[in-house]
Amino acid sequence: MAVRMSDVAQRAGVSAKTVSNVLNGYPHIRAETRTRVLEAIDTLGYHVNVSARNLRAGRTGIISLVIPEVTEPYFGELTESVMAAAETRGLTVLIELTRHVMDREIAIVSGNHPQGVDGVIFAPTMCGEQELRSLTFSAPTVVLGERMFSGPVDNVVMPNRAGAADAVRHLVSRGCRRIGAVGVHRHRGAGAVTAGLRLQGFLDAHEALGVPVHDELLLTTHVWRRANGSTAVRQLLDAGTPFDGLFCFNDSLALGALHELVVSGVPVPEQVKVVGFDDTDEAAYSTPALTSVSAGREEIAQQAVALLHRRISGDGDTDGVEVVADHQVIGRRSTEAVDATAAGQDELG
Amino acid sequence: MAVRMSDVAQRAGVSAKTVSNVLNGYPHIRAETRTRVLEAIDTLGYHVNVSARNLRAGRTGIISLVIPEVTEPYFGELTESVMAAAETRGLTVLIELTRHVMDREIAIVSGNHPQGVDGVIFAPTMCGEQELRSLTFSAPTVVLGERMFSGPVDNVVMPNRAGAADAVRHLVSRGCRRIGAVGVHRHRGAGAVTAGLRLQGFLDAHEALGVPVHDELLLTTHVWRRANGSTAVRQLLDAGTPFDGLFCFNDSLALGALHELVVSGVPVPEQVKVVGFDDTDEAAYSTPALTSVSAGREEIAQQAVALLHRRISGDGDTDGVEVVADHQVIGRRSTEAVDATAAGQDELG
DNA sequence: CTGAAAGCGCTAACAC
DNA sequence: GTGTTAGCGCTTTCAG
Repeated sequence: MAVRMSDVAQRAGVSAKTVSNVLNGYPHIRAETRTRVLEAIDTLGYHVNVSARNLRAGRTGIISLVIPEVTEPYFGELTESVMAAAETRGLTVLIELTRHVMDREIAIVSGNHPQGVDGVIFAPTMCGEQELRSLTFSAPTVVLGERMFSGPVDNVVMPNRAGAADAVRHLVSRGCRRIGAVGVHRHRGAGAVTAGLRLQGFLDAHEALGVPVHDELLLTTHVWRRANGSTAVRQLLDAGTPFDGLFCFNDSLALGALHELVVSGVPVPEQVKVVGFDDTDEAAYSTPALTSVSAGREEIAQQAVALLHRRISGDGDTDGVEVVADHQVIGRRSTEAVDATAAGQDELG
Repeated sequence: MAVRMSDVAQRAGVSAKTVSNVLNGYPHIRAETRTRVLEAIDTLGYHVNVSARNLRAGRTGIISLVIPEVTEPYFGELTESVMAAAETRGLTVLIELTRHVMDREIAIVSGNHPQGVDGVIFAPTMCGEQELRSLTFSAPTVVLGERMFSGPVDNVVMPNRAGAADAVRHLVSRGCRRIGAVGVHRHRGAGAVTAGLRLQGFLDAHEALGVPVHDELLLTTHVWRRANGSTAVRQLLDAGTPFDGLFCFNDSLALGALHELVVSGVPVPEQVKVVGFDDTDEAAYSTPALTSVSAGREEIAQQAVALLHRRISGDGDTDGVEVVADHQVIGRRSTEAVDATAAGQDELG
């Protein structure tokens, strides 16, 4: 730690600036000089002091990824995609967890970072449209979610509403008429966040198809983990509420629901069909495999990093840019009619 | 960004040092002065320049968590535990992903960080004992894993070997005699890493109990995700190799294995019993629920951060400290004999 | 209780 | 091709 650039310079018989030039790939350096410098760096075990470099440069090269948690598979996969995209651009990703606490979301995007950050990718789960509008963003920011505002903030729009509607269409086209929605939020401002948008899509499709919505099938669950999907189904079964399909607002909820159905002896997909959202890795490996709405996570990550990078570099448009990701329902066993394979499975003990 | 501490000072009618004192909680400041300073900070929208502070302080407050991936549930849960522990000590966690590439592991712990870090928590998956011994650690480091060396590096020891042995004892005591090991590595140096240690424990218990080990039941799988557990079982079944128990080297492998067994019509736990490792959240919600070895993840995270913090603060012992975590087999349906609940489940379609 | 000066390590601008 | 100078914004002396 005590070895400075000037130490390297002295040992190599050059000035500090030359060492700096070598480190930063400045082209016009004699090969022999470069070699001597690199040797000196190696023998002394020198590492640049990034704080000094950052101070001088006025940038840190750090972008903050503000997400609620990392154990939720969707956010884990998003994190890895964002990190990969950032790495190719020489950016470092700092994960900041909100743990689904609105005050943390607000504090962080308002500038309360533990380190200096050049930009922020923000996946809100608590802040609604109202809160977002009244926020003061302390750095270039890309918000992930449905469109919320124009202005100096870029937006990568997730097809929450359209995806949810397609999930319902998928279920209805396979005969479902009493479809449960698992993951509804009843928070203030929740209409603006993911849960609200997915519920909207759910209602949209019902309306468009002329299928009635049953209030007792709108299952409130603020946290979207397996346990909550499981509990929701348990409550439906205990109450004796009839249902023949479930649209779960993410895959974790859906897998929890699937588990509870199987344990309770409800055949899936024969009696109840289940669709999730996000198309995470685990959807393909559940039993039965889970039909899920793919919302273009990889594309979202790349677009978000690209937009942020552009804005950090000063090339961003003055007004916010809006990018919309594709979506698609990936059909699997949890919604497919029984066939030969299914029959085989039914014979299990 | 253009607003500096001196701007705040000017507006508040004090010197920069006083502003600094207010920000750093220096106690002897007149209340009225503090208020004026805080007001000025607020109206100007001032944020400290962390690069400058870090440069001056000679520390960054960043600790690096070096892990292979974050989507693997064990590492996701570890990440959240480490972040929580770091936050209480005012440390920022920088996640650095190795993606299971040895060169990346080596480069990172040798000092190739994108930002200055005060210390490193390193969970190796590729580096064996040999590589670790020959590494030059560029910062205070805590290695997570079985004991590997003494010296200026602290060690949080995971009960890999003992935990694996207990898993096998659990299976044998329930009647298993042909137990498969899923997740074996055949890498150079692999004997020193997690896979090798869990295999050792597997062999230990067989030897201690006088149960023969069958080579064809040692299933090589370098990546420990569901798909690989699934594939391993598929291969066993296709080859017609008889087996009545599986010890999977982590929960993801076990859940993949479970999936493949169920899909293939092999009753669990009646015909084959399955044990995983790590006791992640998802183990409790699989169908059937998964028996797993709990290796004290939360405790490991807290100890690792505490050790690192102590060493960063200069209070560390000269020699490496070694902490051993507890372990325990958490019994669930995947290894329990059929009872009323199980019978009910068997009646499913 | 507050202020003045010096310097952390690096690099942009310019001189040679 | 390489060296000199100056300053990024903060905080640690040490006065006052």
